[in-house]
Amino acid sequence: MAVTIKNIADACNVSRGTVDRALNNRGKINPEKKELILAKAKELGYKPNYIARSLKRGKTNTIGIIVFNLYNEFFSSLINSMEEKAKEKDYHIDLALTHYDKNTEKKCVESMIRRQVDGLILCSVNNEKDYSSWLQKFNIPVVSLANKISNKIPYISIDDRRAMKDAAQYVADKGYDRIIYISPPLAYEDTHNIYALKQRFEGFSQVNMEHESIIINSKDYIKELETINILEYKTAILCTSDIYALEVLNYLKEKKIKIPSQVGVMGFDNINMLKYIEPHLTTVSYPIEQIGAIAIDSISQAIENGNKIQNMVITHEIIIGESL
Amino acid sequence: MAVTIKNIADACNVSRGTVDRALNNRGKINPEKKELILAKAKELGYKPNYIARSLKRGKTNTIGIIVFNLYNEFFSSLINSMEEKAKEKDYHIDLALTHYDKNTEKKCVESMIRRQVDGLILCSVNNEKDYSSWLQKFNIPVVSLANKISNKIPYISIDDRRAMKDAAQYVADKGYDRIIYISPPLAYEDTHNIYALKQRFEGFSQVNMEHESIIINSKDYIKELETINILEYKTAILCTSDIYALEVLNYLKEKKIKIPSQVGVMGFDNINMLKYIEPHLTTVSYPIEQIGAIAIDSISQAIENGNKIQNMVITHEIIIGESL
DNA sequence: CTGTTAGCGCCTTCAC
DNA sequence: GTGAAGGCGCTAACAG
Repeated sequence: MAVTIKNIADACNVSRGTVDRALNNRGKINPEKKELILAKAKELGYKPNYIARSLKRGKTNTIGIIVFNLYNEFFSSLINSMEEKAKEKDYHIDLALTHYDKNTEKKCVESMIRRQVDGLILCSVNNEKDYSSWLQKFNIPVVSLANKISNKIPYISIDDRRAMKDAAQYVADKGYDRIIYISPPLAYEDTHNIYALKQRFEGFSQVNMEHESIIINSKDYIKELETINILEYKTAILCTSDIYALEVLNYLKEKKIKIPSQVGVMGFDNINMLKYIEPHLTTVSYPIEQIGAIAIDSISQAIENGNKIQNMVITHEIIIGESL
Repeated sequence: MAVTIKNIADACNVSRGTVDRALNNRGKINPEKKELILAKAKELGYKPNYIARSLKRGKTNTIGIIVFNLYNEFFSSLINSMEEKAKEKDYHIDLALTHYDKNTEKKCVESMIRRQVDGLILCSVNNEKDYSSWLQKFNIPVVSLANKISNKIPYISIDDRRAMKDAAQYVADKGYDRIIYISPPLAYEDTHNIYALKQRFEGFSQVNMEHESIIINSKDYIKELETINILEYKTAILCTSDIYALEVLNYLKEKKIKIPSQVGVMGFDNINMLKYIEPHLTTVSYPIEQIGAIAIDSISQAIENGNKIQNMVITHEIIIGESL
């Protein structure tokens, strides 16, 4: 059994209240007694029970974080930055992964609620109409990242529409006259919230190319690519995630198609591992670590001061590589 | 304020005990009442408060996981597999990152203890002599991964010594007659626990090469490489982590040194992103996801049945690429 | 300055 | 089959 305040109180022949005062510098206390108590606490290896403290205070100092998975470096970078910022603000993070499943996501939220997290940061795929009201019912601050839930839930992100428009325009300016646009999640509109990807698609659609674009929204996008004569026209393959672009690069290398002389490739996210990839991938930076830090900052303020969290748009940037 | 058992009891004109029986299928209860209570609970949106439950039960159903960071995909894969397994076993994971700092590590452990985690999974760098006794004092199951703490703390891993010996032997068998061995952490022996890397170094040392090996233990290993005539002899660069190998590949490409015809490169860990790297890196597989799942399995059994956790050695494998 | 006490929400006897 | 009550460990309000 762990050492409790009561154990210390008994050992020092004082009351639990006095021990509490000594340990937490509360109110007036006889300095000698205080020293004795602190010494005893150390001797016994006392560690306060935060579960009990949380129950009493109604605050766990924990922020629940729900993301898809950690296979995409995008999310591990996000968690990394949040953990660091949270530690700095004396918060703990509670992590759960949804693997893109909306029911898993709801279960994760409920689990967080039962564990009384003080706030929730969410990368959501849930597309249910009343999802944001469902979330608000729990009466804790919620922030969404990577995918907007609704106007009722604060959302911190880049301007996805503008970013993809910029990307497509960059492709056009480079002299390409056809784009193959790869965005598998677009096929999941009925079952998933794909807000950000729809935004990107809209942005992409605003740029006119000489030849009609080809949209690939299949999970087997490489298989789909095989059915297309890639070398027709001056073609660029524009991907909505670096991960897709990396798979595409692998495919093109296998087919001995030269990048960028025969076909251009562009990604999205600018994940760290790109520095090891050849040719250097042209992509769009998504400052996810910065966004993670901001999210923790905002939510901790919302928790502590009741501040309303504002939507925020962080600037993106075209990262020029050698794949286009 | 959240809905409690008492609220439901009042709303249904029954006692809290009865509500508890209804919600948790305990003991005998009038079926009609049970239905009424369940309906009311749903209507009010009751979510049990696990903080209170944990306090009462003395069990949080939470496993604390402490790793270095998530920048190396090795660790994000580990967390991914653990989260999945933990969820399956109805455990929650509590994540903290140490960034290779032993004081941060101790603080993380203490924080976990205060939060009453039921068990602790630890990738440790702490080299203090009494560290394992310090850990044992908390009286919860502890498992170490990636780095052994002492014989007192169960350790699940590959046989690092044997694995690196196999790697070096593979290099020798490939006809190389000199090895440049890159293992920056070896310089930190005084301040960090580097058990696994010492093991690897021992294994490496057991293989004789025709020409004397060069050991690089500097953080600036690329700078160090620049001072060496790499093209002398038939040289292979053997790295203790894929991450180092990727940096080395970048350096060699920049210097227009051909791999593997002019120099061979070998990594360690076999992280997933290697599939996007060219040339395919020859490396040693470290089945970290399997180890993560085993760790969760063992520790949950230790928590529930008091089983003692056994050390375990998982088999490694040479992964043959095109870089050697 | 210090001791007592009630209560956070849940669970578990014990009595009826 | 049901209600009452105590307690997990900590905190805060209230006496003294």
